[in-house]
Amino acid sequence: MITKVLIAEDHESANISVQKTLEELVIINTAYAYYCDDALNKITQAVKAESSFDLLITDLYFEPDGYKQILSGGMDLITAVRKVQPDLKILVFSAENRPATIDQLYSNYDIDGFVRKARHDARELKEAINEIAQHRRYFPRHIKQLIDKKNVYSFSDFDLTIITLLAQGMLQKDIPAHLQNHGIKPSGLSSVEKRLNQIKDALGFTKNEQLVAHCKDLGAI
Amino acid sequence: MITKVLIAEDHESANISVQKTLEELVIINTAYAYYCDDALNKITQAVKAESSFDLLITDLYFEPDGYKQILSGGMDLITAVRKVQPDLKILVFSAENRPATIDQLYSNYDIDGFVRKARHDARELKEAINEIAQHRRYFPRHIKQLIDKKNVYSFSDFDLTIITLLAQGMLQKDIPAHLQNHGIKPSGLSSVEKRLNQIKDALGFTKNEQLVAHCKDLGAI
DNA sequence: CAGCACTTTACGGTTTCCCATAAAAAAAGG
DNA sequence: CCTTTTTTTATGGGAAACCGTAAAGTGCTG
Repeated sequence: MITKVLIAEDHESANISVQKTLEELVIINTAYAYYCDDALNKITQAVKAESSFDLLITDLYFEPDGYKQILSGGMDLITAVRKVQPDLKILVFSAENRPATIDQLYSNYDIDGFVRKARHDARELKEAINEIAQHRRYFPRHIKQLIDKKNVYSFSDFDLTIITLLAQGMLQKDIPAHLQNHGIKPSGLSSVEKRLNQIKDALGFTKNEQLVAHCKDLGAI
Repeated sequence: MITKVLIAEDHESANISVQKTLEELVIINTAYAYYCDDALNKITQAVKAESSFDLLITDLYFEPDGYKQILSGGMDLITAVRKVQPDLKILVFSAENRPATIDQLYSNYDIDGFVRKARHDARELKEAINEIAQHRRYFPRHIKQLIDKKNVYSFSDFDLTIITLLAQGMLQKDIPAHLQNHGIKPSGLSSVEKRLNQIKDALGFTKNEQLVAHCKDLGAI
């Protein structure tokens, strides 16, 4: 049963609508944080006072506004919270739609649910909370589709290193030297070329610009 | 005095919070549209019934979801609405933060106010509505700052056409033919090269890959 | 219409990228 | 330890991109 919820969300309006959605689920014991640091603080205090939260609903991106913050965003917050209260359920509520990021939330951050800020988000929020209350993870169908789509090609660290360097403006011919300096092997120019060709071939691309655009869309770089 | 308001917003949660904000301003005669076409329709009907709206609060971007729509977004909606009811006040409520776009809304679309979905957006929404009720335009300070910031390069349609083609994998040398086929001029290869060089120079870039990555980050392509 | 300023296009040389092939190195297997 | 296989690196020719300059085109003005 979920009775005590913390909302971490910098947008006042989004915060309001989550609050209202919770009201409709008859969850009245709610707290609000407009900064990640404050959210972590509230969770820590609640644990100390032995009245810990059951659920954290958090955004991913918090806009800086002059007040110095230690935690830079939702991902940081999740990592920090896990250390304080490992059993806290976490539901991410964000406009994020890049498959790689959402996938990462499930696999690496082990969150309990993800609801994208989109057309029927309020309804989905209710469904998600109900699912999580029954100790199930919430995995909307269209999110699953997004993640599955991503599997057209899985980039290795080596791939992403090369593509990132290209996206930063490094000349292809200068990449081998950079790889050597960082102890990455293989480092030969031919190896770089070969790798890029294999990726582009697998994705049906012809030019590096296309590959960079694709990785940006995926949020891989 | 503003008494009758239409909210055009596809996100259910955002719609809810706007509604709640209006309630707090004791504006109870509100209607909701989750699609631009529906919004235009409601406005047209209201004009016909001689009970027209005083204010339209609209988002800029509406996500397609299968239902075919004529109007593709907030800008289209504003243009269409002006023809039906020129005196309707228009307040844009969007996460848009690109100075060029916001500037365009004021100068070309002649909107009455803009509130960015951000930290204190609900409070700003109230302020904006109060200002507009007194026939003033609402121009928050930080928005002005954004527009004044000139450290952002503003891409022309021509620029974006070229960059988009590159991002789609077209060879630079094949772009002139494509431009000619689409009646875009200039179309010479040298003009394309010159333009790309000017952009890259202005942004301190050296390679096309870098430029594509930057445009993807900006959401310009 | 001539003159001028400016834009667009055309062209040639250089660099970088692309691609195929071969040599060298490393890994695998007996 | 030697052979086989695979991976990595080196090399060279050709295509594309890059860069400067000259020519052609366009628009404005007197």
